[in-house]
Amino acid sequence: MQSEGVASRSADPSSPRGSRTGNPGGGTSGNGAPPVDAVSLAIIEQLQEDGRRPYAAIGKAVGLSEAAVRQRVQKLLDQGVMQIVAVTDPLTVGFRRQAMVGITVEGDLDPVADALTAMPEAEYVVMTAGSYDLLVEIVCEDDDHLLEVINKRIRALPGVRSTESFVYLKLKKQTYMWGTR
Amino acid sequence: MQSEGVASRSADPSSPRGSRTGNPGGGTSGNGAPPVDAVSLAIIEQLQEDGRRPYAAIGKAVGLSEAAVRQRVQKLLDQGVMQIVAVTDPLTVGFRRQAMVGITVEGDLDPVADALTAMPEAEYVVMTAGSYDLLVEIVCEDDDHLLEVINKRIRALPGVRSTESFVYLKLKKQTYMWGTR
DNA sequence: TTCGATCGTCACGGATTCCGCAGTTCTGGG
DNA sequence: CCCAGAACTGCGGAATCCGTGACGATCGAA
Repeated sequence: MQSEGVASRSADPSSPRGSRTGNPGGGTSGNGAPPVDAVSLAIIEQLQEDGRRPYAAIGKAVGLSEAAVRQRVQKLLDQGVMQIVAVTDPLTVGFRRQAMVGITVEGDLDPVADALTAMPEAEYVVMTAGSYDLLVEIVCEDDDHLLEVINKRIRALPGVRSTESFVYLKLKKQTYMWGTR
Repeated sequence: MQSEGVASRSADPSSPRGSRTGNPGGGTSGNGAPPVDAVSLAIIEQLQEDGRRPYAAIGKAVGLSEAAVRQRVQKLLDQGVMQIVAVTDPLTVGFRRQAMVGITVEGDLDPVADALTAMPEAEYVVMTAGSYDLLVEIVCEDDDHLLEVINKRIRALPGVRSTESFVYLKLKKQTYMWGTR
């Protein structure tokens, strides 16, 4: 169903192996560049369709042996390039109200962002440049719950100057990238 | 193993770690629609930590046999309550600029929303009530790409009255629910 | 050029897991 | 009370997962 090239559009064939590996000194890490080539991208694509697909099936699809796929997947997971997780439909698990909240802050952003991150209702927290300092996605059971979170908890945080809310009417598209580092 | 095969069906206050998948209605409250009970919620929680965790291990954690877990997982997938997928870090796969764009529209929202949904750079499209009609999350390779998407493609859509952009400075939290229906 | 070292890949065997198939128990109606 | 449906358990057989060792290629340095 989903469009195919979710994460791989524009395969970026330019300089996969950057300038030089340059770690003969023995430093095990030395990892800064995206070490993900077209094959790994294809593996990721397979796992984006089905996170439990057997390695052998993936290998057949991308032209690799089972062991090779296994090691690549393990490395991708270890390096934090991808995660394999279950994602749920908020509605079917009982959450009926979602909203994006734009927040302007007075002073340091970090404490506010951390406090929001700690809230279980905050699904998404990001610092932005624009007329808001922070954007937070809130997932709640119902209107009362949503009101309580926004009005009593978010607006009560020290440093929060103002908030503006956008209640979700209909979610049209949602794909899965993640970038917390 | 299980001394008493009692499937903790109803009351089991020994909730795992309140946070992810917090049960809204306080367990099996007057929530008729969601066909997902506390045990399935616990299973989902296990799979949110590791989408490839073996059924037997999940069963041990939630107090169910391997076969029972397998059947429940299959049903949850069939019913569309959850998906098991790989999620990627945009940065490591070559996308270095993200932004949320608030859009106000003249006339019908649907055609604009559909056009946005069709864009591969649009990671997230939602209709909202508030000072924007639509919120769109854009994932791009660099600033030029982002500028092109916002200025040339989004603002060029018929019906788009205005846009306001929030470039991501730092993503602090990201969890995985999904709700496209 | 030649050597040395690292990385990726392939191959294989044992332990584990997945999967289908009854049989049993529990719940809710008629 | 009896029945029907759903859910859970247990059990093999097949498939998969996982560690280990060896081969070949690439890159840097002498």
